[in-house]
Amino acid sequence: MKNTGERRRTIYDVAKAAGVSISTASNALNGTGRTNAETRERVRRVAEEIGFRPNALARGLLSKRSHAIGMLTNDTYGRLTLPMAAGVSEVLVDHGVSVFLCATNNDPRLAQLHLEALLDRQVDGIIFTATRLDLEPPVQLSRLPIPVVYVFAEGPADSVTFFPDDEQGARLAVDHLKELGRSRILHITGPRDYLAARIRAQSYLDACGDGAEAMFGEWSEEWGHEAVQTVFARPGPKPDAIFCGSDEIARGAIDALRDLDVEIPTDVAVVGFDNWEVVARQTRPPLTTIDMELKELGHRAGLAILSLSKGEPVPVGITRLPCRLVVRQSCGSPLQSD
Amino acid sequence: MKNTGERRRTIYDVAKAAGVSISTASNALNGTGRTNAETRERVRRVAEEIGFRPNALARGLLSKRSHAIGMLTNDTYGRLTLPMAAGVSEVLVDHGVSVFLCATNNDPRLAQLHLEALLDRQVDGIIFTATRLDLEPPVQLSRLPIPVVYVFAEGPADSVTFFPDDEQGARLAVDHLKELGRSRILHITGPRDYLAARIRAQSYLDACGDGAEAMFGEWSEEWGHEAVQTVFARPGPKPDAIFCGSDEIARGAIDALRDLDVEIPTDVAVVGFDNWEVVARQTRPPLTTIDMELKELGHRAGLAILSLSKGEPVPVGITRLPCRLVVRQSCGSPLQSD
DNA sequence: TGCGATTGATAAAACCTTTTAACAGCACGA
DNA sequence: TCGTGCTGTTAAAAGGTTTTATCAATCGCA
Repeated sequence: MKNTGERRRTIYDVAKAAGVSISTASNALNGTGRTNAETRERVRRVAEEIGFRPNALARGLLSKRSHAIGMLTNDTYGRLTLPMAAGVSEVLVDHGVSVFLCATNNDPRLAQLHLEALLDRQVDGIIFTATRLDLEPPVQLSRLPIPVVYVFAEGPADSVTFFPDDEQGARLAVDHLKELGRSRILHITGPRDYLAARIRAQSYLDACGDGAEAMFGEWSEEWGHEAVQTVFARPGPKPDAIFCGSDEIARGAIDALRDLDVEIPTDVAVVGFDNWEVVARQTRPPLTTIDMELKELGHRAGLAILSLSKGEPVPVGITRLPCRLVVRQSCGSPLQSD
Repeated sequence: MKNTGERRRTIYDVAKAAGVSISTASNALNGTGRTNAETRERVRRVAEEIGFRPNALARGLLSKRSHAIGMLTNDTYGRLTLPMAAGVSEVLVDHGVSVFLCATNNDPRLAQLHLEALLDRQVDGIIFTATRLDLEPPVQLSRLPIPVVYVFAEGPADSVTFFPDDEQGARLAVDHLKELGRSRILHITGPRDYLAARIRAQSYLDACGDGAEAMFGEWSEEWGHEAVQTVFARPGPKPDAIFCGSDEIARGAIDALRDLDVEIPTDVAVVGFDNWEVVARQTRPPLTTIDMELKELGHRAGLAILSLSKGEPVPVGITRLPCRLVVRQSCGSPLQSD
């Protein structure tokens, strides 16, 4: 019923319209082989006129490079994945590479299905991204005929992996607080079985030394709230700053502090982690926090898979990308601005 | 350096190993043409053994159906898009269809670039999804040789479009409040130039009639907070329930009510909209709200584009999918549970 | 035995592009 | 005049699959 007769233009149409052979047309369009400048111009003009666009399937079939990659993610909610995927897509579209998005929902069957579909489509590479869980990939990725890049997830020892630099990010937070004269800094963070939580906590402990305390719990507001209540209920000196492992935790902590009539930032300064704008901008006062530069992470992962797919060498192992301090008002430093 | 010799198996390998021609192999595998049952079995067994998987590029080139679709979105943050995309992908993977994700960032140049890439890849269809903005698509989609399905965005008059049923969703919220005996219901929602906000507000006004008041503002916590302060500062009777246009607004409203020492849900019941779990679960008390069934929306859009790409008829015009009431504790009805 | 019908298999074309090898034409030097 | 080298163009092959048309063999039946 639809497109009857409105067939897509092929290079054959170009050749005929320009009065040359298809090989000449191809050479002229791609600048390959030997072509007379005048012929080349004519072919290109004709191609433009009739709106010729090469069929990516045919091209990929021949060149064995589909100029497409797959992105396998187990993040249903998308708060980490989508900004990253946008970064990947953004950097690759300029190189003519498109991105298949495959959400696995942590279901190994689904992951396997997606993986096979990607391989059938001859993708040039795969980016595997998990949420911050220390999870094994839901599917065997190690002996694939195409390169794999891991983001937020650890691959085999010799794989190419990107993470945010949690250690540096945590130090950024602590240093900021110290520079503002805070000395009794508390750390409230997520579950101990998250690698990211452990790294951030260790970095914090290294920086604060004596009297430092890291409280592990959940990645939730509730936990932030509860932890603050606990600390302020017990006897002894109170912290003058709190470094939270996530913006949600920070939000819970801020709410609890307000309930306790503790002034922010006068009495206690608070720093979060994630720069999840919808949370960080809405706390009162707005939250100073650490941005993991998800888009940049996507850029780097995209470029890495691009290089790998061309056979170019890429530094192997874990690359940690620096985090960025975003100053808002929860630490009370109108001087220190970004 | 990599895959030297480990070439992918082709149907030619299958044919040779089974001692038949490639046409017979193809027929046997696909159940087309006439094939001896015994031969068919043998071919299939051999294909399985050597791990043959057909090259989707070659297949698509010939059949003119790539079994891939594109998803064009301008949602940077992903809170609407990713759950939907997961729904699309989930329903399509079982039909052997993969999804290209293209984030346009509302940049027309980028949108055009993505669109051309999709067409070059011979995608079977496109799903265009905007956030709830009443925006024109950033790119001309109307005279395409492939079908387009719109979600959260209005296409031309005769296009296939899916929306959540904002009118029914709002009625669900209001009815719930009324059933609980609330009579002075206030509505706080987003900007008036959002179609969704207008529809929900109208539905609310229709249901509440006399004395009903819809306050338009921003999609932010801050606005929810401010609106409540305004209402409770002015003289006259106070509402005993608030229906908010988003969970974020509801959260701001709840915070403001707490500051005013108004008991929730005893004095005022609150209903949100979105069921954005990370917000709705974290309010105190947890928020009763309206779920837009994003995943189901994705399912339906996926199935629609699938049918269209096969040339099957699909009801044209706007289809509105029912929303669902999610009861938590902000309305105080342990009896009424879902 | 001879003929038409049926079965099972195959060669070849098609999809669209890129690349390799070959070819024709021409200028040049010997 | 004859080879040599260069230029611009083209025919053909390749990539992996599906489909159409053809072919050989077998069978039933007169």
